[in-house]
Amino acid sequence: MEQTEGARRNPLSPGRILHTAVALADEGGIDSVSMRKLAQELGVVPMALYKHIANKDELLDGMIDVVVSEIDPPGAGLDWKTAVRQRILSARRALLCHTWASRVIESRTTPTPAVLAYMDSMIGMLLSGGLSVDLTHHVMHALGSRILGFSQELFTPSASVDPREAATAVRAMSGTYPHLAKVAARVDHDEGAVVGPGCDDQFEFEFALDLLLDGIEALRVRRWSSHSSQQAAP
Amino acid sequence: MEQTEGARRNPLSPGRILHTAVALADEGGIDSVSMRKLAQELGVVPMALYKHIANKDELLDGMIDVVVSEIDPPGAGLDWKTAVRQRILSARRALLCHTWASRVIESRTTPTPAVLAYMDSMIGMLLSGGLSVDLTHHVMHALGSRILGFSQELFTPSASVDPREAATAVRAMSGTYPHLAKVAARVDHDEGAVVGPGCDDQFEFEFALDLLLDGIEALRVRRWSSHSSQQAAP
DNA sequence: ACCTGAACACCGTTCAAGT
DNA sequence: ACCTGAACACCGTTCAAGT
Repeated sequence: MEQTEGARRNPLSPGRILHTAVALADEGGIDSVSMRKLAQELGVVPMALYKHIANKDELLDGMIDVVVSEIDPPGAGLDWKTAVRQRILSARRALLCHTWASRVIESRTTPTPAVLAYMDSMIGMLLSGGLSVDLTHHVMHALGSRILGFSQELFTPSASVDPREAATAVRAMSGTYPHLAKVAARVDHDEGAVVGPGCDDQFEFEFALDLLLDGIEALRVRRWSSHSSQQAAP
Repeated sequence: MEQTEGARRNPLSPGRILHTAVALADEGGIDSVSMRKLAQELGVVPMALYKHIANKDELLDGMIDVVVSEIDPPGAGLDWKTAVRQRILSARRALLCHTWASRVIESRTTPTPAVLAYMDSMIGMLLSGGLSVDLTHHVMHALGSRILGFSQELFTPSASVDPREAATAVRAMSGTYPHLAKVAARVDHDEGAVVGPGCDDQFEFEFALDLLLDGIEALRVRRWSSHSSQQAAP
């Protein structure tokens, strides 16, 4: 007949559910976000959530939009390359704050409205920077998930990597994977000497990003078009 | 006291389990590969699988290695760029044959021996092509999962996309996402006119790959080093 | 000693029973 | 009419009971 005190004081809403879900994922990883655990965190029965969100897919989409909304708006008065670079690095910051986000976005099959809006804005930056519609289209594909700050590494090194343990592993694999060991040994050496960037995630991300952006700028200057060239990037 | 006829005729083995699991995933998607369904497909009780594979993680690792083993060996007598390009396109072919593979690889946290061997071989190709150890290291990061043929698109377009339906969607979103609609409309137009590549996955993949490889070749020629430059890719 | 069926601890979601 | 607890159909894996 009457709602419980807890519910009246703090009524459920899509916003509160989403906020709690994001906090839960930030703290305990995405696996700790189940409809059951989320309901428990909110002090309600699991089925109560279904009054505010249709299903778990909608919950995940909402969580993505929370992260995407943390991306800074585009800066004004900058050349296209600087502006795009800044925005992508901002997206990367947002993504790094929520370690679960990239995995969740990858698992989705259709983009959320916030992601579409972000992509639309990014396309606008490219077009107003002087890129043709044709080039812009291919550039969006070439940047791909990197637009949202994805590092696109094959294996993200697990957080708990003891340097001494890693060095031992490198020595052990030098027989089986000689080339890999050679590169890994060099990175170790660099880190010890503090001479240059050994294996800094941020450096690697910017290295790849700049490689692409510089190549794209060259195509823009050359008025490259997919219609007029046999090769993609001569 | 005696094994069943089925089991005696076709005894379980890690190889047979893996082969069946890959076939099952190829046919019905990765979700149809559960220990229970896999056992059913093999005509055994679920627990029988655990005699040959430790757990589901080991099964997934084994499935990955099956796909990776389908990648062609490196071609001989080619310059590094052509050789690397060919090999990555071969990896992409293997990956496209098994639509579940990229998702499964992404979900793993540690690389399998076959993946390590492939990466080791790829590093060897770069080093013997004249790239420094330093540059090779950053190049491996920059290529990232693209080395295995990942397209790194933000959203892989679902297989069932009706062109007419897509055109309607583009017109509908032109108000909310004007820039996106502009690019999408251009792609539609191109496809109709058969003038150039509208949105061919293979073209987009090669476009991005060549953008990176050409940029890398330029760095090699310039003897670029992460120690001697402030900017990653000047 | 060995194999295996039942059981455990989960999951997202449905549905009918109770107020 | 509405809310919700039990139930359904799964999942990977454990474990003890039976042969």
